[in-house]
Amino acid sequence: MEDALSNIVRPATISEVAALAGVSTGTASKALNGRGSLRAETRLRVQQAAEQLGFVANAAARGLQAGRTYTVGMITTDSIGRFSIPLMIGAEDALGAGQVSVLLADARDDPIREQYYLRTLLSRKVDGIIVTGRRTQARLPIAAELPVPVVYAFISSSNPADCSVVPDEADGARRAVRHLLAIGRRRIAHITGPEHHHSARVRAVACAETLAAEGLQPATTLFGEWTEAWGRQATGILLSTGAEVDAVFCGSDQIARGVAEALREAGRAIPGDVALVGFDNWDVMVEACRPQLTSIDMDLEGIGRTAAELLLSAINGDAARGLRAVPCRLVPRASTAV
Amino acid sequence: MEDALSNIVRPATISEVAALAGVSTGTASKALNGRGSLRAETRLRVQQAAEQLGFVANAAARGLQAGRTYTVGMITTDSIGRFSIPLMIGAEDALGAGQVSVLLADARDDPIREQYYLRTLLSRKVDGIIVTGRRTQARLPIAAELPVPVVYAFISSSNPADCSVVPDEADGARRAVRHLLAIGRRRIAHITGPEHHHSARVRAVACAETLAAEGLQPATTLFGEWTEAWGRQATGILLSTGAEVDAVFCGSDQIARGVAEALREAGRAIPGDVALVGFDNWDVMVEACRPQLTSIDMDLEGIGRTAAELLLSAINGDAARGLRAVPCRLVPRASTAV
DNA sequence: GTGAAAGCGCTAACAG
DNA sequence: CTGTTAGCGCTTTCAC
Repeated sequence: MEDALSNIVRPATISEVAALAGVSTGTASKALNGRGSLRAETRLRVQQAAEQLGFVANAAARGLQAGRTYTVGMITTDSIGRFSIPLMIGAEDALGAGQVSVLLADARDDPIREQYYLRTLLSRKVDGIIVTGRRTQARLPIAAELPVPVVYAFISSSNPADCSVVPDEADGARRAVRHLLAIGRRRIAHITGPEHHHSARVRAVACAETLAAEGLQPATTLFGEWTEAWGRQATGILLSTGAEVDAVFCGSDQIARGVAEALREAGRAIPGDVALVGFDNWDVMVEACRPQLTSIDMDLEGIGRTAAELLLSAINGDAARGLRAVPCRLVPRASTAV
Repeated sequence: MEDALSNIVRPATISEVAALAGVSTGTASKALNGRGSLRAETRLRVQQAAEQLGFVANAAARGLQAGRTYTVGMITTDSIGRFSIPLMIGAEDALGAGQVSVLLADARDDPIREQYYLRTLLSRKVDGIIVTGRRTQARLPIAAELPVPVVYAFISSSNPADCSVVPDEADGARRAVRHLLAIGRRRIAHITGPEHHHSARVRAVACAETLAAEGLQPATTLFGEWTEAWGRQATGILLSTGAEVDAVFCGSDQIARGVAEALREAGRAIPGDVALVGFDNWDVMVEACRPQLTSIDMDLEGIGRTAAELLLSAINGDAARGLRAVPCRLVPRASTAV
């Protein structure tokens, strides 16, 4: 069969298969799809003819007739990037298993492009649409009403009735802080991204609340950028204030790595003097960090998979609504090893 | 129009549009596609009807009739990853401009899955296929003969007749070395990935040749892993041999970053004592490196774009064959600033 | 158990 | 200038 497939140049149609097998197209169709009741011998003959010709059914024709294309659109509102990849992989995983193909559309933060792609996906009669984005913050629905179900992944829709799957970032922050508390740290600083950034705010709030629940408060909270440079700079600030912190929870692995470097250069041992937790569990960062970095994993692949599964359910008539927050996972490494 | 689009629930067909406009479907089709000659008033009436109903032509029906789907398949042989993203963005860019959609298939290094996806793409009657992969090394053709054109991007096909677009890694290595020579360095070491890795070998050979052309030879060449840890370790080796190198050309930005750290910790100034060039121009790495890292950019987006353009040409009957090596670009930064 | 015929939505060819 | 017809490739009644 593989040989047959490898050598198709002009693809065969079902009527050619039927002709070769000496049956009608209707019969060939039944034989190939295991429908109706046929003599076993006939069925076999058709199958052999199909193989011989390297027959592959035309999905367009099939979809036209079935009113279903077994295709879903995946539209990334901002560019395809580091966060989209695991989401796509997860979604692709769940969909591929269901024989569904993915049409990719990269809207690049451009609303015009987004509408254009939406239209394209609709014209291609996708069975459903997954909307993803780089930020977890809620966004306006991609359209008011659509003929196909839509699931938002990572990003969420501002319409609470829409189906969205997001990471539970507050949960992630709580896990980070509890972990630090569990290893006996009490003076915990938080260094994170820009205050206007949704994720930074959510994580900072959850961090403070978790500490408050223990009668503590953050040693400091520093908002800045999602960069290593900011991590280094913030550490400088932290150390210069003389605040004797024994742990830092960072809003991202990049920040954490900057912090790790600055601490090391200042002669503070990690985790001996200061324990360190990052956020994202980005392999490149956590592994290169010295020592290797304990981090919070948002399970992006799981979010992608869940979104795809919800979409498949919706396509099958069982639509879920509302927001689903997927819990995070703490991945302990040397930076908090006691 | 946007409003209309946002409110489609049951998509309209062209015959409904025709009915509303009081014309036949044939006329409606012409009006909507700007074909044939119609009275301006009629054309307008049809267009208004289409807008009113939020009509979007069914691509499957159109494709069925046209024998062309305006869709191409993009199959990543290994998993979607850091290298695939820019490739995809570039390809998507060139294709999107040509109104062509991308069907995504992630074969994950699994030949079975690959054949399965190939079959899916074929059944969907894609107009062409782009094959990408994480390694530049040649791979066996995805199939012997196919009814649609195929272009390999980044990865190349072992069949020289196939159309492949790859980075000219030797060119990249030459640029790196020449740059170091240009700023007066003579004792240049090369630290890179595993010797069995195609890219590592090609770059190392080009590095040695470029030096040889100047009557020099590499101070040392160290093969290892594509990691920061290896960069640090290799630097240790380098320093312990007492070889007084004044520059290091690294096989990747990650390695370079490890080298940078180890040099700094050993008290060597960059670029004062040792100049440093990386490979990949991976933003996260080059920017976080201290000092910021001069690197070689393989122009992955350009490769994706070129591959897509070649594919479009091939689809239009003008098929290119053979290997195309896209030159690299040196991006100078502080690590080689004189 | 099998064949014939209709039709999915659209476009193209040909009449009128 | 506009309508009618046929047909893209497939599945699905419904006869036989």
